[in-house]
Amino acid sequence: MMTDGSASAAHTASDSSGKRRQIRPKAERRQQLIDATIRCIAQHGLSAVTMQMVTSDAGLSAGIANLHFESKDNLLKETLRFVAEEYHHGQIKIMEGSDIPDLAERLGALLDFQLGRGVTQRQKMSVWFAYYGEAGARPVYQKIVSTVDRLAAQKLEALFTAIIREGDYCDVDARELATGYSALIDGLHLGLLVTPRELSKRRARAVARAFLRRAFPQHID
Amino acid sequence: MMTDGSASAAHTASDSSGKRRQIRPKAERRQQLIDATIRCIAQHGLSAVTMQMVTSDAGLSAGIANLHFESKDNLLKETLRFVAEEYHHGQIKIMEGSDIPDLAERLGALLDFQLGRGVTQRQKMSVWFAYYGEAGARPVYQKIVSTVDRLAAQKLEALFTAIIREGDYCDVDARELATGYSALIDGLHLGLLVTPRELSKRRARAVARAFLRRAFPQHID
DNA sequence: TCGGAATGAATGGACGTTCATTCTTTATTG
DNA sequence: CAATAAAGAATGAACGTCCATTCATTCCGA
Repeated sequence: MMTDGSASAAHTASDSSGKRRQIRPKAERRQQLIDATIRCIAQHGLSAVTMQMVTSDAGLSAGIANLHFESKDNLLKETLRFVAEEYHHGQIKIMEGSDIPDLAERLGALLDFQLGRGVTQRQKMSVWFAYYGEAGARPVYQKIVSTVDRLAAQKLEALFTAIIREGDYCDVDARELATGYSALIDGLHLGLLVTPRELSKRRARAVARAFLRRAFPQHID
Repeated sequence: MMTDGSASAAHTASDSSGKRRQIRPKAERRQQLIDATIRCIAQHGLSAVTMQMVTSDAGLSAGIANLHFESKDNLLKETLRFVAEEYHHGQIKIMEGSDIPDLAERLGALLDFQLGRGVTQRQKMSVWFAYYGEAGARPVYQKIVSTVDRLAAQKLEALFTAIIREGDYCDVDARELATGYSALIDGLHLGLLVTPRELSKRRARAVARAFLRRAFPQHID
């Protein structure tokens, strides 16, 4: 599965070279179209995305999205699934983190993953919230998101539990704290997306760090 | 400005009585259409809303939305403005709160406002996040939201500053804490909307309360 | 009776989807 | 090894549907 990186050359391929038709594996085309969909949602908003927009951004012909995904609805659904899984797999990998033995460090790595990254991340955030907006009316979206969310919440709770034990913190409920931290991160993402002028990425990180410091003073800073 | 309450009888008016044409003041019709738009967004999602849907939900004829709002775009913009202003005015009124002198009580009232209310609130939340989803691609939406947001953020910071002084809390930055609290509330709203199974309103309140307790232990509980 | 609010059928344009056709790749054959 | 055939990936014009918008007409209230 193509991770991310420089992304497809697709949307820049239209200019370069002529128009020689290329045949590629099914999986690759699907990913190419999903990537294009992400870009289109970020740039134009979910409600303005058209099939033409997506296929031409991918540098392909009009009918191809219906060939690889049966319908527009399905393309959008699969795009959400991809973004949701990518984000949550990244989180979970860090939290299970056999590669980072120190708990405090692991917590820091999680925070950096959640609020770090370059411009790319902004595209993903747009997609993320575009779907959240529709989730109230679309059970399918709710299901996709809540499925991955639940697993991440469990892992986070486990991590917090371990930290609480290690630090002998009392009067702290891991479950309650995990819910709070997740909500805080979501809220910060929202702020970064909607009011980037008022909330810089640096400040968002500071706010999240302060939250953790208040809960686990020995582990942060 | 009609606050909320039982809302218009509009969407139930279609069945009751015949089809006698009614002439009403312009402001009333506008509000009636905005209310219908809110219901439609909550029920079908922003991207599925049509003019037909809105006008028939309002119990009116097809062309009327274009008569009172020049275009669909404008209707949606005005609907966002209404919801944003309603929410933020409610908050600000509490925070300025000459009617609640005790600071701790005022904080509690704010929390209850933000996470309280009945089913109605769910509709508003749907609308809220539907627009957030599009905000990344629509500067107009960003502007509307960030304008009201900024004022609320200032008032919250002022309230926190007063509490910090009253409680002699040190090592606490009012600005940082206000950003965190706002983000937390947004994140909890999101959780209530997308994963209502995992996050009850009661638990959301407990999480927010715990956040405040960690910051202002003398003032909460 | 008059102003203008409300109506709803008509219009034009945009969009998702289809499918006959074109082209590339792979397998087969002489 | 070259020529050819079969398979199916990709194309893009065409089709039908749906939707925002318009405006001639109707009807209410003063």
